[in-house]
Amino acid sequence: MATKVRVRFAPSPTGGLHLGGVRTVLFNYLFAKHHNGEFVLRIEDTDQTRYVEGAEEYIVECLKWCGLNPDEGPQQGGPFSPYRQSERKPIYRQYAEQLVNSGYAYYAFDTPEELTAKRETIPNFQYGHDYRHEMRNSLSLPADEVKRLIEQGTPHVVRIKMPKNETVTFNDMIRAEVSFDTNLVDDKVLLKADGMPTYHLAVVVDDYLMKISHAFRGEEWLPSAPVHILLWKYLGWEADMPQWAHLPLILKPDGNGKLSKRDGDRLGFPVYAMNWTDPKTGDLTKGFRELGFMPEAFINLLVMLGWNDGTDQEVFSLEEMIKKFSIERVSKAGAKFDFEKAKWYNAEWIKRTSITDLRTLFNEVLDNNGIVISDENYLDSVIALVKERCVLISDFWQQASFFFRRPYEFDTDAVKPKWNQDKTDFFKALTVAFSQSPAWNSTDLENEFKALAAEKGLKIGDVMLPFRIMLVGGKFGPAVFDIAALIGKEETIERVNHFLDLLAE
RNA sequence: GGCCCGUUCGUCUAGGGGUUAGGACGCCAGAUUUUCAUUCUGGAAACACGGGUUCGAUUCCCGUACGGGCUACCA
Repeated sequence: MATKVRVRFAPSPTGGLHLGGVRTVLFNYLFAKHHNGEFVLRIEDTDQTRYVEGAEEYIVECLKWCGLNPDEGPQQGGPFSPYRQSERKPIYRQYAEQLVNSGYAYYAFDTPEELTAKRETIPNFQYGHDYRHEMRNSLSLPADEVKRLIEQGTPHVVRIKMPKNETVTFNDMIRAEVSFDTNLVDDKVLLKADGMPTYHLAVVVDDYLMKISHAFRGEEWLPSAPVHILLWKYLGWEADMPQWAHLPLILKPDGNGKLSKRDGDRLGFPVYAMNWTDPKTGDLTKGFRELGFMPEAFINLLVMLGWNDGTDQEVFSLEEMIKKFSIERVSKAGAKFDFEKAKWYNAEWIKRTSITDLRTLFNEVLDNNGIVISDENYLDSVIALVKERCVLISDFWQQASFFFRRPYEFDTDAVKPKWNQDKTDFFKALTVAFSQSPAWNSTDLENEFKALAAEKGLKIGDVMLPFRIMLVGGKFGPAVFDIAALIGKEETIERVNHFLDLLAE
């Protein structure tokens, strides 16, 4: 391919970033990087009524977290600035007028009320050849009347004039050939009464001006593809039209349909990449990041929703994805989102990530729980012991809190029924033995413990669990002697005594 | 309703005219771990249906069914 690969992600800043949006970014990004191309972020804020404060910054932050930073965009600028469509407003009108002048579009003066009324009286009303001559527009009205209306500043829009009896065919990179009958497509609004373009005009103009070579977007855009393709043609840019790829949708896990934020709330999993607080209502929607997902796992689980490399490999780093990604291997059918599998990816990533790289992440969890780490080596040892037991980063607290402070609660029910004086004696003797213990390591501790149990005529199994409960608080966690070795002599003895006191009460 | 897109285990998917239809998640059983998790081994589990084409279709074609998307001066 002679032309440089340039792709774009073009979100509208209306709220949190949906995981489907992130996957669209990912596929764009992977394709671009695979071909040594550029990835552009363009903010499609042409609908001023839907603009939400902070949404753009949020999107940028999400991309940053995922490691999918754009090469050009509103934050860093670039040769095709500005990258916010609201700031490009003056650009669009001339193209709309060019289309009117060449007969491919027309002015329409119908008010929203008139349109609603029309839709109510005529079932399946479409603003197209069947009805456009009954409406108030530059096709139905005399030229001088049109001129007068415009000069008077009458609110009007520009609509595309869909041709009659034509078939628009294009080759989608994922779906192969797709065709549409122009008789069935309506005269979409191109320029709104407020002077802003609609998505249809803006996407074509900006993709052209920004030299976009490949346009990837969700399948929900497929029905409007004929409008865009005709626009490329009518504007005289057909030779520069990007190649299209309509990505399969991400579906809700139960039933069918596009996955929405509500499904997450209902089923108890995040849908947004990061926490999002609606500035108007103050409502917080949970995100994958704050729940405890690693960005590597997040993009990994997303890429597998609709793509595979043809082998059995399922865990990919971003670098590997870039190397192996190809749009031909993206499937056509929508994929149901499975939160269980999503968690599996995260657990896999935690297991595969080095202690050093996990340190910051886990330290943050401790920080959130009011623990300040002074000894980094100690933290590292704990991480080594529990990382395989964490599915989410946030699980670290549940799995490791007892390494940093004495347990608040003890599962005494697990030991009480079988408790007896022999055991009390054993543990009292154990504290004495431990206090005199010259070495303090897992193996020696285990040997001492076992020797003492044998001496007292107790089965090891009968005292192991109580010992664990004393140190941990419950029936979980890594090997007991590893824990004792790590928390130290003093702390171990204190915990044993504390528990004995508790039982005595 | 109309238009467009889709359909392999419950889920994500591999495969592709002749295969014991492969893998992963989840589930079940066993082993290991004197806890739990990890790990390991094994198991149940799928080509939507009907017609073609063909010596042979899960694979190609056409229908049907089902599912989804779109149908705004929203993207």
